[in-house]
Amino acid sequence: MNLMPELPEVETIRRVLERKIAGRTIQCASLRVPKLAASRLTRDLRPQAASLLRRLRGRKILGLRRRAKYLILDLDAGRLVVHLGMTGQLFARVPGEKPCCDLPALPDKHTHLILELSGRVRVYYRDIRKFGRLRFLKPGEEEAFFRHLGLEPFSRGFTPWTLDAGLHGKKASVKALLLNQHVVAGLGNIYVDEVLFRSRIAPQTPGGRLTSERIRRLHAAIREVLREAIRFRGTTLSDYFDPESRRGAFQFRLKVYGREGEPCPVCGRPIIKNVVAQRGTHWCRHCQR
DNA sequence: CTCGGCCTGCTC
DNA sequence: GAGCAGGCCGAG
Repeated sequence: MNLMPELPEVETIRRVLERKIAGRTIQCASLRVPKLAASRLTRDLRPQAASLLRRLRGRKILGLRRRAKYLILDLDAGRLVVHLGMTGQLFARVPGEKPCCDLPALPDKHTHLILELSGRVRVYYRDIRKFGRLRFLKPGEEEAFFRHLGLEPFSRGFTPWTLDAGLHGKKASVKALLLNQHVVAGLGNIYVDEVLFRSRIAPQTPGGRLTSERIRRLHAAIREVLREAIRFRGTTLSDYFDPESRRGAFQFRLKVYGREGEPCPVCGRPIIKNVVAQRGTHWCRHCQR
């Protein structure tokens, strides 16, 4: 189990999937778990699911974008927003293209949404824990939907100064502030630990107390870690796969995450793990202050 | 802001 | 059988 859809994985999925589905028409859509389409929890979720499917059928897919950890399928009318939650996966099957490995055979009992596209292409949404979300947005609804999200790490607006402004006056730990998506959007538990190691900042440091020098390091580390993770097609700890069933390779480049007790790659002292912001946190007590 | 809840499966 | 896991949301 255990996937890791943070920004690099979602971006990898976007790149792979877009090639296979852009320009195709959704001929058929079926959803087995209505909860995934719920905008809010009501007693009977089926109407929300039915409405989502009605709006997908017959639509042409124009392209695929990413905002933070969300995937956005742009349609000729409206758009489908997909959040993979903790264990969501998207697979595309194109006739004549062999998947790198076919685990699991699709669709299986965890496959909750199936899109049949023109050209006999099929898209499967699979999600063991069902924390993911599917949401149809009408034109004009997108801005409000993403209003709560902070800066995109690779946008021009994300600078040491805007990062500083976002952290200014905050008492919460820098780890908590990077995990909640309000300041900068797209980091999750793995990449926050890696970013803090690279910028040599202890995770429990209050965000509002960082000097401008450390903010600069933090800003650079966020971009560097994410860029390298995208280059390696994300992190596969156990069985994260992209839509072609390929694994990522960034797990071999993780410096602290999942390496409790192993020597710090810089100073050789053991990496420690404790709880910060209610999350398992891996760091080097000597290098990070 | 912090916490519990949402789910399933794996490890101890 | 308990505890833990990479996400987010809503309640307090």
